[in-house]
Amino acid sequence: MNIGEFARQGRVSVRMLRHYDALGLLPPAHVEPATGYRSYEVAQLARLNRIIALRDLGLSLRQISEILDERVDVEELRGMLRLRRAELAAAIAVDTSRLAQVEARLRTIETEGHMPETEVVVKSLPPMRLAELSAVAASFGPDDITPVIVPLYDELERRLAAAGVKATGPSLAYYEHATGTGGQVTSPAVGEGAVVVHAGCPVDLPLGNTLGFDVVDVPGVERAATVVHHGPVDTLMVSGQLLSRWVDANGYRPVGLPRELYLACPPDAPKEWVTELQEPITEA
Amino acid sequence: MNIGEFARQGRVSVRMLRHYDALGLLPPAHVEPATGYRSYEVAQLARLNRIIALRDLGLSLRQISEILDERVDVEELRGMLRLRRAELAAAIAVDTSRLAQVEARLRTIETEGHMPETEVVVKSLPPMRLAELSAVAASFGPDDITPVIVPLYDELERRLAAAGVKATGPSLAYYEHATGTGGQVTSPAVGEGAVVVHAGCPVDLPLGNTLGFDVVDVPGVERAATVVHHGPVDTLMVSGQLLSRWVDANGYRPVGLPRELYLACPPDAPKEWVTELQEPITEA
DNA sequence: TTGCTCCTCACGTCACGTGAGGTGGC
DNA sequence: TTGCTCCTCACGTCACGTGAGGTGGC
Repeated sequence: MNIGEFARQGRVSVRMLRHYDALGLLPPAHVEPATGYRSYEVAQLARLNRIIALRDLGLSLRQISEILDERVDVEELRGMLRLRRAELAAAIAVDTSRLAQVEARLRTIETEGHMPETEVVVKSLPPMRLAELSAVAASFGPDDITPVIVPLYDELERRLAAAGVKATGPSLAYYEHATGTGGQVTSPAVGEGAVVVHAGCPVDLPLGNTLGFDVVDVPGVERAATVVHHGPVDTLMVSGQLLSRWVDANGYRPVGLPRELYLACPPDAPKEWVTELQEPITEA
Repeated sequence: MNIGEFARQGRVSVRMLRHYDALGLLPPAHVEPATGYRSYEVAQLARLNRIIALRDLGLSLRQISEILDERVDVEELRGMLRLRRAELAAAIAVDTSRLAQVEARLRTIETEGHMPETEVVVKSLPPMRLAELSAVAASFGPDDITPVIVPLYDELERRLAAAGVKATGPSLAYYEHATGTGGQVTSPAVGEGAVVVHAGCPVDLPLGNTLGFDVVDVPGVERAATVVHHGPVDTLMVSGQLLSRWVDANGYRPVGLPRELYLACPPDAPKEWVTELQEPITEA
């Protein structure tokens, strides 16, 4: 059989047969030295079929040649298949989640006529060491937070300067519910709905409180939903709402402490502030 | 911000940012002419996040740059997302089926301690024009088939030779249940379980019966499970059983006429015959 | 002076598809 | 002579990872 016939019988392309020949995976039974013409025997269909069957499992040609040439023992073979099984399960999970996101986009387009210009992105957050001051605010509303957090940062800045310490990156604030799950009660005299506001700056100092502020470690987070907010801090709630709705709509659940990373905060241009809102999440 | 900081904030690699710059997808706000150093602005995080969000849907960078630079209108955007949705659904279906096959292999290894050396492969079968003779056999067992099919092929060969006709490829036999679904009753005097045996050779002739044999079209089949059998025809049943079990175990159902393609049949070496068994299938 | 960060090529990945340019047998 | 099949390069695909080899600022 010449290469064309063999390809037709095996329902593969001629190019594939040449490729398998080049890899040594399925060399032709005979090659005419004068012309280079390949010729195959019917019996080689069996090997071709094995190759195709294993390829259809999604194994690589390198793996297939190792299996067919018996360079792997049963135990290794089992390992390869288990790995493949895990890869497939992971790929299915990823694609299923992607499919849900694509469908959410399609729904957004139907109702709003365009794509959102602000994107929520899921990422991991690194652990950080912060110098911080904290205080209690009556609620999570901006009207209660702002009068608490602004003096905290002013004071922190003053104390850092006094101690001769420089921040190693953008400031990070985070919030704990003063009562309820997840947060420890810092002050006993706070009402329901109150939050502890932590105003922090990343520093390179030992843990403790020896310079007039706390030095603490904020743990890293495996998965957090984030949005970048542009504009003055009193409009942060808009992005906050967006973020909450997104978390809800995409089958996640908030877990842990919400954070704000102050990426850009020119003191004299509050409209040009850039803040990243970070909400640690887990599958609902 | 230099490229390193920007990459850290955006949780992406420096290489990716350079890549996006090279594609024109996210050029830095400023490039120092002397050194080539890139610098980014915080505001560019928004665009980076949009890129990441769209990439997480599985869109290509080319598509993303078309979307972000508004070179597609809403209708095209919807089309892209619908296409993506279809691709994802297809990918999930493929991977789900692969996963089932991998699990089947693992079970085989557990019980038999090795991989099967004969593979069942699913492929499409092309339509063929055959010159054929047919007759009824009492059952599908080899003891009933062989005494029917051998003289059929002998006779067919004689008549083809007499008509000066040459086969254009390997012979194909196919089988119909003489009674029951899917087959028309050819002879009224046959019992339950009888099969009509069609012995055919591919030819290049007009349809009809003018030369002492029927010229018919066997339709193509979209999906058939196939095995290549090596050895004498009286051992065909072994591979036949394997094929049936495979079809059953992999969530398929036989549909249409089973076939045998005689790939190699040296007349004086029955042990070296190579036959492909073909079973048209559909999802069960 | 020693790290650290930045830069530009440029190869490698994976399994082929798709020409380009040419040849042998009917 | 005209199709048909075969051959060997070799580029393109896709989104980067990973060196190699070198430079600027603290």
